[in-house]
Amino acid sequence: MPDFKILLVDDEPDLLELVRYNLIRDGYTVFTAANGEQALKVAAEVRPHLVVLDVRMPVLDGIETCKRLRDNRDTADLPVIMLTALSQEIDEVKGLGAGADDYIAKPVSYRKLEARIKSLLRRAYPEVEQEAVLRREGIEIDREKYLVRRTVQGEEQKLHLPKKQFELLYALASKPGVVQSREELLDEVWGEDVYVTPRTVDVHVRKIRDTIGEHYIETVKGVGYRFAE
Amino acid sequence: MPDFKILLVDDEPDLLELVRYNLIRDGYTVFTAANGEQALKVAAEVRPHLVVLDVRMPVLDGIETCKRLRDNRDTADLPVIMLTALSQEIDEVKGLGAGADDYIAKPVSYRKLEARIKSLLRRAYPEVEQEAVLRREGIEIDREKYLVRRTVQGEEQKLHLPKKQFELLYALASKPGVVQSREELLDEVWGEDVYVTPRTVDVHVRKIRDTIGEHYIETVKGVGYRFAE
DNA sequence: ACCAATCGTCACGCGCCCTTGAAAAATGAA
DNA sequence: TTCATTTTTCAAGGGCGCGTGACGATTGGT
Repeated sequence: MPDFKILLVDDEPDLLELVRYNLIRDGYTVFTAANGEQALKVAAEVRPHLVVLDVRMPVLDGIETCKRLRDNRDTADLPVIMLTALSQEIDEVKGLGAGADDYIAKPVSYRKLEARIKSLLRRAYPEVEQEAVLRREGIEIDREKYLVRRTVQGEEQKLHLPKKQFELLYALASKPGVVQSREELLDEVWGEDVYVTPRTVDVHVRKIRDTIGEHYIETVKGVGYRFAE
Repeated sequence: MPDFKILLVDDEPDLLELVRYNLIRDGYTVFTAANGEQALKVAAEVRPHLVVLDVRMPVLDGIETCKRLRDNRDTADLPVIMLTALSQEIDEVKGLGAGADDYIAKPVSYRKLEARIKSLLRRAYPEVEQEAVLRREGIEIDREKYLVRRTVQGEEQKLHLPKKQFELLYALASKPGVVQSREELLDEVWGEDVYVTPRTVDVHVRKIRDTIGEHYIETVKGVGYRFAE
């Protein structure tokens, strides 16, 4: 993960600090601002790779801030995640033409926010390879070639997976041992507005297991899936 | 749990002081008000994370106070627990559209109130996550991996527990040495509106003991269970 | 246009937990 | 010791979550 700079903008200090702490722990460089005006200033200065923007703020609200970011040539393509207080507010905000790349309703768990951030970063900076090859017990997952190398009885096999299956496997293998819920996986692999049944994940997991074998992905009933350690 | 601010509103000074004392002991920051008018003032000032509101109060009753909190943009999403004098009063109050998040009939034990407060805080602020790994004497409980690591004779064992058992163990281990009643554990692990006999907890405790050993969970007759210190 | 590959959905069936009730055991008080 | 109360144990049932195969929609290639 090559040192992405993230700008957090929210007027609630508690929330800001909490998310900041977690993002730093996960290897991001974090900048913060308490309102839209500050945000524009910081954005121009540090040139972040992504902005998380609260809709409700004093001085300059999220919608207006997002528009101004878009108007400025330097920040026009900056990926923006908009946080709204109510889920129904999302449609209103979209209607006002803020033009954010993703919308999330508060309250949101950190895990969900991080999944969306990862997903958006991957979409926005495809040329920046976050760890091209994951090496795990008896298996290698090569993101550049969408290829899985597996050694079976001293013989190397190359397996090709379709895009969704590959990305799902990659998401699981990037956190070995950690159980991820279907919703988290949808957020991370499918990205923004997903109108997809969580059960879809099951089907993809099954197909992955069909090709690479049963024992890499473990089911945790009632919780989700995990990559075996 | 990082320093939540709670606003208590009740016109009985004795009760107020009792709850205040306990909440402070449990690590919360507490503000108090004796009537609705004061409550609104304090709420606007200190921005608490949660409000406990008595229905019957002079000057401005709980229902009206709650409505006004909802009308104000800054406090519209504030989690509110309403206390009523009689359990049958709950439906009346709900009917009046106060819009509280939870209702409890007085008299209420502090333990029950605290359990509800915790539960509501968890729902309202999911970005504040529970500790991922609980490290205790000779045992580690990893919520991210849904895994129990136990060291037996210098050898590390990894144990997988089913969901309910794992969460029950986690709930117990999160308060080592503290006895929790079956009802509290049901509230915390199963959720609030659940029609499950308290005996069910016993069975799960047995199964947990079967897999991780007898001496981690202690029985306190007539009270409940506790995780050994 | 046709075909192949991929993706999302649904419904059926199976199996694992969960729940429960009742009986046995343990505990504590008198 | 005796009795009442609480906990433990066990096995049966049933619910719920998951695996699975089939089908339709979509996409991309030829």
